[in-house]
Amino acid sequence: MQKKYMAIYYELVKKIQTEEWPTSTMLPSENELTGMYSTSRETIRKALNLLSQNGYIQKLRGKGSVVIDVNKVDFPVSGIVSFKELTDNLGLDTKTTVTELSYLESASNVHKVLGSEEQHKIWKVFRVRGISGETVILDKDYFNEKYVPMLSESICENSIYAHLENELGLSISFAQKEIIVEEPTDEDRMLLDLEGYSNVVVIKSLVYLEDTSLFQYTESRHRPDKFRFVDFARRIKN
Amino acid sequence: MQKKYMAIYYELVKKIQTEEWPTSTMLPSENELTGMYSTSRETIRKALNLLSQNGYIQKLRGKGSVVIDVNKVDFPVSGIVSFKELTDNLGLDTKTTVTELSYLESASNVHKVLGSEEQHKIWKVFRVRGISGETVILDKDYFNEKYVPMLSESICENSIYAHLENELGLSISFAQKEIIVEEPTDEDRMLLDLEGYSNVVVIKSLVYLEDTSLFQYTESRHRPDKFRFVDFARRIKN
DNA sequence: TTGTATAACTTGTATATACAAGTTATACTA
DNA sequence: TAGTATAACTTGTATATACAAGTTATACAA
Repeated sequence: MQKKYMAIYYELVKKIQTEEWPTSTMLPSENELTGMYSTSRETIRKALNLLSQNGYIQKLRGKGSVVIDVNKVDFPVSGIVSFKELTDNLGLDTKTTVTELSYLESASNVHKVLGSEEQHKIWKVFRVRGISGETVILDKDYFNEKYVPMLSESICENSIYAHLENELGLSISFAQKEIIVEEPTDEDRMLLDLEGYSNVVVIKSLVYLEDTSLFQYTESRHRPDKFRFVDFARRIKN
Repeated sequence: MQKKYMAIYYELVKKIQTEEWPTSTMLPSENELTGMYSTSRETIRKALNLLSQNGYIQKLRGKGSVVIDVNKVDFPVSGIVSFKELTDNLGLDTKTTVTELSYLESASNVHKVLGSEEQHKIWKVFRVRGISGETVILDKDYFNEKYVPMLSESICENSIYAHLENELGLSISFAQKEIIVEEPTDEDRMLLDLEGYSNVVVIKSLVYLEDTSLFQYTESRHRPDKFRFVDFARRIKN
């Protein structure tokens, strides 16, 4: 961790999470923190702004920073996190099964979305996710072969993102997501334990690399009773 | 608008939205922008970081900033925006009807959540929202009387937030949100045109003021086919 | 006692400087 | 010609300074 403000941010997060600084207590002032971490005030302010953006503290002009209570122990706080990263953190008893790993037949909508009219094929990876015995999530991932030349079943059973970032050196940067509710398809009914539910929650994502190239399209289809999305939002002030 | 970096941010947003700077073009470099707006580089960087956070640009070290394509013409990009602010921007044909405006009977769960064991009553405001003739959203708002002493039907039919911020001078600051899918209650069936749908999407929000006091709890209940949530997310780098 | 000014804090904004680190085109060398 | 060094750009991080603006406790005055 070479970036000072990032290191300080994570240290402060830890102090809040371990309740060394519990909810409603004031943080040390920016001046005190510059002393504690022997750095400049601007560096401290970068760290504090990250805490504020992520819902750990509220800054009060003239007063200081208060720790606020976020149930951070929860499901997807808006961000790009893979299923494995998520469940590892939560210590859930989950099982991933690859049900399909192939190239996409041509002339589909996904080809158009991923902008691959040319020679590049599209990887098609279907995975079902089980939590405590029930199969409740179907992930349909599509990758442009231009950026992901090789995939294997063992990679897909673990973390594709870990493979892309660590082995292939890809730099995943941002995503546009859409959450909607749809009627289950035959495919959903076949692969999921729907238990009579007549809807699925669908999260569609377009994922981009650092150079802004689009490399992945994903549909994550959830049984509605097992879906939960948690968000922290700040009101924009002019 | 006294804050320079905010003014610059909004000017740059406008240039992107009007496609004076279309998708994939490079922004002027930070040095050029300091010249154009006769300010310092740090001020420009604050504006650019806002653009990056909100999905307008991608910054590339050593190269510059590229405009990326966000369908910003869309539904709730993660934030605190009132229904009126939202639909005004989109120019939708909507109708709001207040179906209930009263004090909440005591000893409810909402009392506990809003932490008002004491003397303070809780406002209970139910509103149904119609879009092109169909009633598809039920908003159940609860306000602590401590912060919102008075409400009227006309206030509720327009924007409660406008009233709170402009008339009462309250400073709405942040919210914790949860999106889940539930079975419709009898109340939902009574007040909404459910058309046989057997689920509703529920957005539960806890809304806080600047001094971190909790003043509002809201349940926004949507017919699933009319629900859509759009988000922009960045992957966190260490 | 009550109210008011003030001083000493807090965070917010704006500016300047220095250097690190990544990119790219140019010019030069083998 | 092909390859390589370099120079001139870009953004990222860290530091310092100055002042504005909001909060709070203290001291003072009526």
